[in-house]
Amino acid sequence: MRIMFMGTPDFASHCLEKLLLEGFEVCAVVTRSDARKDRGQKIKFSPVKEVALANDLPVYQPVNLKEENFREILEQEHPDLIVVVAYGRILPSYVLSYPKYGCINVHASLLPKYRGSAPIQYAVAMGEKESGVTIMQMNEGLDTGDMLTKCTVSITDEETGGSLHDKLMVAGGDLLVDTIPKLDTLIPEPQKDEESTYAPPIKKEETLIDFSQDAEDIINKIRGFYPFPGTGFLHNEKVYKIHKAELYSKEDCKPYGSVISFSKNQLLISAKGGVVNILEIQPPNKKKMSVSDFYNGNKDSFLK
RNA sequence: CGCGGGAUGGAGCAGUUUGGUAGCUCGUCGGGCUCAUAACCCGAAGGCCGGUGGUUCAAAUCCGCCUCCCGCAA
Repeated sequence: MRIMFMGTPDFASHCLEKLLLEGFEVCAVVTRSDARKDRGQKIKFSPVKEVALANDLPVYQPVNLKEENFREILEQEHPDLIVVVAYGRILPSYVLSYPKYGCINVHASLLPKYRGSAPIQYAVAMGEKESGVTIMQMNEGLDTGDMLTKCTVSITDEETGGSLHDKLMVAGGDLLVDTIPKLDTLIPEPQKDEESTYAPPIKKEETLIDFSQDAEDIINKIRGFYPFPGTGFLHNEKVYKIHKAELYSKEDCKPYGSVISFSKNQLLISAKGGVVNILEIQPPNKKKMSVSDFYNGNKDSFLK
């Protein structure tokens, strides 16, 4: 079976590696166009492209799938199945219907929960106790296709978006190589739209902590958004990033957002229904550090 | 050449504008106090101030180049 793989970030590159490792016939790889990123505007290949190049696979980076030029690529590679993992674009219907087995997608949530582009972060941020991976038969909607297989992983109290990402990446790769051989016999299960939730792309404003919100929700958001896109708070007109925090107490101290205590062991900030203790912080232009390190060199300037 | 910030004993910072004995808060080691301690008191070790070239009687500090790190924007 000729498989075309479409994807972009780490999560996808792991799935691609898994397919290759298990001996599936990957005939071509499609990934997003190279972008100038970071300081110095260096051109960076996507993780998926790196894996494809390392395995001498043909790589396609169409700018727009809606343009019919992608059909030529399909006809040239004539895949029997397209596997899509975090590719980042909606596929037009002519692509969806081209392969014999259609297009299947590996999605990092238990659908129909957390459809959309940030399912991992939101699952943790919403305080879920479990999440998982769902593989679906794609249709033209956003993560609305009929479900084929899924697997569940638990979310611990210490879970972060990053740690859950790693768990789901492994689970997703395993589930994928397990699912493909069964495509002929699996019975697609429609999603119940009324139970669906949406995990949209995270906006910049959402990463700034609003201490007038519920303290437990704040802790969950800090966990869920770590390490990407991260969270922070505004102090003296500067953004301090928060890497790790815990719920210190459930006292409701007003005004919300005020620094209750700053010592070599803790940085307490009041929020609605509780006090947040920041454990790891990153001052502007500095590296991430523990609150005790931060206290040693910044206690005067921070509180002035 | 996208914009900006930074590199100082093990950690986090000050000192750089106005060149001239390297300082703070911790940590570490030794000693003391204490039922005890992450607490307190006394003492000690540990830095060619990112690298390199230059200016100067003299450079952490001024000038050139390099390396690495961080944030923003994408």
